[in-house]
Amino acid sequence: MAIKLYDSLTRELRELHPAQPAGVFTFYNCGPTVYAPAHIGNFRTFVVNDVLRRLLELEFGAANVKHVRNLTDVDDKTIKRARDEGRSLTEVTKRWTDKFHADCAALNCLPPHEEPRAADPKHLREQVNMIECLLDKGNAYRTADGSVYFKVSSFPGYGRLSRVKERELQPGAALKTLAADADEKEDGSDFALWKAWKPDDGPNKWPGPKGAAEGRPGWHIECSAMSKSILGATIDLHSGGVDLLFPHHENEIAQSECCNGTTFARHWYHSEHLLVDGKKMSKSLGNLYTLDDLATKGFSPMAVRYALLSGHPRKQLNFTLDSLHAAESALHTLRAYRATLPDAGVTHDVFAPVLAALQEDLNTPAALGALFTIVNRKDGQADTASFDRILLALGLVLAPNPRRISAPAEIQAIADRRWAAKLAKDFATADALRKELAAGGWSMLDRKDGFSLEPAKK
RNA sequence: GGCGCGGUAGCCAAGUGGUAAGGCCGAGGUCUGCAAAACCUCUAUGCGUCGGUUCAAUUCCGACCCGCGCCUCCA
Repeated sequence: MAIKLYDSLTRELRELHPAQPAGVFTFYNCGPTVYAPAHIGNFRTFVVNDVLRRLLELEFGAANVKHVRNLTDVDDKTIKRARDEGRSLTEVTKRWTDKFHADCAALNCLPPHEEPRAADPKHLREQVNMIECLLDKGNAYRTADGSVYFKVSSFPGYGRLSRVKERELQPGAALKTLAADADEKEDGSDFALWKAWKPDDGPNKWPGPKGAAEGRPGWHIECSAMSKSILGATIDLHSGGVDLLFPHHENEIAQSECCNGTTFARHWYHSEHLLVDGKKMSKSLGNLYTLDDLATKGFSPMAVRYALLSGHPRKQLNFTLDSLHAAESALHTLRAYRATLPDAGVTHDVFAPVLAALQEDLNTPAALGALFTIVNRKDGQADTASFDRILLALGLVLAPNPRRISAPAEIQAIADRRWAAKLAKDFATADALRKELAAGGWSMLDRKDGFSLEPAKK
């Protein structure tokens, strides 16, 4: 069964296939800028793309999917961060790259097959080459300060993805743009391919394209150059968050297609934003969460993953702390269900409807709904092997008991005394000690042969 | 102002031209000395508002109201 996925360019559901029948399916996903910890909105995109990656591997075979996700490690924000902290650019980007990798691992996102960095010397050369290609073909021009801009009017296809020609700039936005760039650009919609060095950039500069000054690449060129280098001039699928649709992806198309003379991406996919308490996350609203923020509140990364999958990827998803509680409970239900399953023996796959929901435009909430429908049926048709297969497709890991932590000695002592009282059938004492434990923030779970302690639920 | 998305039970959230998946929470029950867990049952005559098309609309069309996002370097 084929995967159907919405294509942002044609605005319809289209089946995913590699360009060459039985060839490798090439998948490029725009990655993070590594200057700070990624927030859960960023991770919504990466988790959604991770499910897509897993689905592609099921469809075409793991060996026939090549997944690339870049790291933006040179831009205004990374350079500013390095300057503010008095560190080198690589120190800063290395630190946040490591953090990003740790967070991805916690969320059980598969690492991409390649993860190119914009500031990698090899890739910097490729970016410079592409800029020179665009200069040669007349799609770009140099300015007096040694920067290079893409000439939007030279590419008739510009705006096809975002339909930008139908847009009208808001007066305020237009004025702001003019103030910032009027001195250099020929046209307000032209964008930077190469930015000449400025004192604020500190030591961060590289040899530019011919005829241009030392400096650094513009943001968009990295994806065009690196995807070409690793995946070829035409890629099968390109994805990212909706906010990248314009101008980032529009600009990538312009650069790549003008230089390469061929289709850049055969299929475009954009996941919608995560909202927190009904609003876009922002520092000023105080609703921006990182994985660590949520861990501090006692939520597991797997609950975050589940919550991020609980809404359709192409719809804004309202993320709340309540939705995380719901996710923890849902995962617990799945964990308990798994314990009831036989190890193997079932030949047909009862969980096929879950996969079918994913194949129909990556409908993760419908998939989770289908999963629970089957779980609730308890018809004896499932086994752990089939259940684990579907969990693997969703990337869900049911940790044995993620919340259990060992109790302090004094709590243990009280618990021991209560257990003894219970065995002696001194229930008055036992109940009093249970209250004492509760007052200390712990609850005691009795079993036939002993007990365990858990932090009391809030 | 332009472009786009959405408004479904207390919360989150699928979905369909023929009468509403699922999760969470909540309620009742079984079982446990109690508690927890587990299991069972229940929880929208209704899908923003008003019109229209239709035998039939939450689902199609129109208008309106409300919310959200983007509009040059934010996933």
